[in-house]
Amino acid sequence: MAEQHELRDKGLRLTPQRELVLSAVRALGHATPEEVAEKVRQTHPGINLSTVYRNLETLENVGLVQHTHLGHGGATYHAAEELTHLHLVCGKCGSVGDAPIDVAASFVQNLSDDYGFKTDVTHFAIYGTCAACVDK
Amino acid sequence: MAEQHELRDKGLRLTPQRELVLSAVRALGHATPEEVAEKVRQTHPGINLSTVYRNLETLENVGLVQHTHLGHGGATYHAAEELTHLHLVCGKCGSVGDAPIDVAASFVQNLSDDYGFKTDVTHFAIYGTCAACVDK
DNA sequence: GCCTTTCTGCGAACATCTTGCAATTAGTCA
DNA sequence: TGACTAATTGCAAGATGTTCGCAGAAAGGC
Repeated sequence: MAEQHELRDKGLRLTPQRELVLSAVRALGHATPEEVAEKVRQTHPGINLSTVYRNLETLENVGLVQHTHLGHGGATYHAAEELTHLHLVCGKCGSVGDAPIDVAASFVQNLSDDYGFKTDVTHFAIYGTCAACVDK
Repeated sequence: MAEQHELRDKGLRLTPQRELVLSAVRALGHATPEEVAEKVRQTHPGINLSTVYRNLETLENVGLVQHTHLGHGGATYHAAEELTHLHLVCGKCGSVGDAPIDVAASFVQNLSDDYGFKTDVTHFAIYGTCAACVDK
């Protein structure tokens, strides 16, 4: 499995928990630490929440996952290779939609040109009201 | 004082705590509930944190203040009339810069046209690296 | 197989925010 | 002005979400 090389190549030990956390993040698309733990527990019931937290942090340090703030309290984690989209968070219904990064291209360019600010456009959620809720 | 009318007009009772919370938010520009409490305590030491939370919520309901997520845990509160700018949060140094809403105009338009998503551009922080940290 | 170092599980500790309840107080009305 | 009602406050407990220290377990190198 390629996953093993990924982890070993980063200088990480290959533990079942670590693998499970990584594959849970990949399977879920985006998920809170709590959701990751729940997913992992389907196959490995004994895993501890703090182990999930620590592994998410470790995996983030080596660049395999990243977290995004969707506004409400907690962060949500994504596999690094899937972070190619923005998150459109609806303040009404709480849904999280996706949009390609391209829609923000000129925005990012503006901030760079005018303020020298290099935007990490995948790290923040975009708040507003989704199409479905606007119609209501 | 105009503040009294504002509060009364919204159907709120005029308590010292309420006034202090509102003026603290205005004085601070943007602040976490904890910071608001600290500010208020300078003139009214006995105020309780939960009173601050409840008043922030109440003031938000009537539209006098709003909160913004700057990424890390807690929300920060702003006077509603000052919410005319974006927040540029630097992931390196943690600084929070401002930029006029205009820089996001085409971005907001794109999301509206393509996804029917009505963006509340003041509600989210924009993550990235500020000019000072890019140079390092 | 053995040894070193990292990792896990566990419980406690935190930080932040919310809630229930009794006492207090603002605003209304006679 | 004084009394009454409902909103508001302070306090303490509680709910969440996240981190930390430690001892035992296990991964990877030799």
